[in-house]
Amino acid sequence: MSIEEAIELLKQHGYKTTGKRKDILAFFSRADGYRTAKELIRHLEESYDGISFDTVYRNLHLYNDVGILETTELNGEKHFRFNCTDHHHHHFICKDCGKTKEISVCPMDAVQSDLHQYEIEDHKFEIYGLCPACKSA
Amino acid sequence: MSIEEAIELLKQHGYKTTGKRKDILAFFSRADGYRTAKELIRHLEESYDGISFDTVYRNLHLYNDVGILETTELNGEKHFRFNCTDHHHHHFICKDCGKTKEISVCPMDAVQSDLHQYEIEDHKFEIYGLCPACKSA
DNA sequence: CGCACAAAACGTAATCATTCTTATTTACAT
DNA sequence: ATGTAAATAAGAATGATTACGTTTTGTGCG
Repeated sequence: MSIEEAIELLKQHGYKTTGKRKDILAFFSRADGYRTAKELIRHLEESYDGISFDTVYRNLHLYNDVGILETTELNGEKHFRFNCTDHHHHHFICKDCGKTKEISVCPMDAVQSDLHQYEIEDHKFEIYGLCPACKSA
Repeated sequence: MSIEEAIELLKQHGYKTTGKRKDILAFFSRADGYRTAKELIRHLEESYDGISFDTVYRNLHLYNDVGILETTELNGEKHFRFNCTDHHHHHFICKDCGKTKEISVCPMDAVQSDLHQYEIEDHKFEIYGLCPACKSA
């Protein structure tokens, strides 16, 4: 997902393109991993004085809804990152820096037989730890 | 994990066995799935007038620390269930009733090769949806 | 049994992330 | 340029969780 694609997506859904929205996209574009609402707020405060929580959360949810961001929950806080739209996969997530690494295997194929009468809506497979950079630091 | 095993575990760690602690164990023994702190508080309020949040959360964390309970995060709320100590496995979790079904496959075996230099600390594999009972209801 | 002491529980306030509300401002199609 | 729906501000409200000073209660030991 690139910034241009994201803006295009917003337009397609009839949403406006504001400076703050572009800045939020730029933030996640640079981020390369999961970030919290708080981190985003801190970043936006540098450029915008008196940025409101509401603006941040509203746009995070909007971006999640239209598929620009994906989200996960960690330590009671929601974390967001640019959506990997291309194909289904999972992530290793660094506990220190939030950066992610793509994991190719998805266990769902092997699972179906266990859950005959069950209605599967969603699944989560994440690996947590330290990335090479944070490990050696 | 049985109530007796749990009490034994507490004693081994030098923790006292109080009426409330036994009631909490009984609650999870009967629960058969993930429950929230709120649900537990509601249950305890029936027997104990003026039960304190502190008591509930302190004991939930204690139980988690000594391995009586395991925990997962769902919709911004922590959920707890009796720990399945016997062997490593994962769960299907019903979004309606919180009941779980054991999933035999663990994807970690197939993953190691992707993460050479990474330090793996933990992982999570959960499937969400509706159990047969809630599906037909 | 009863005492002493540490652990547990109380009651409540504080905190943290997130959501809601109302009024005002802004982007963008016409 | 203007009207209008969307976006934002500012801060209060909410919901889950944690923290704190005080009081109560298990439990080991004489």
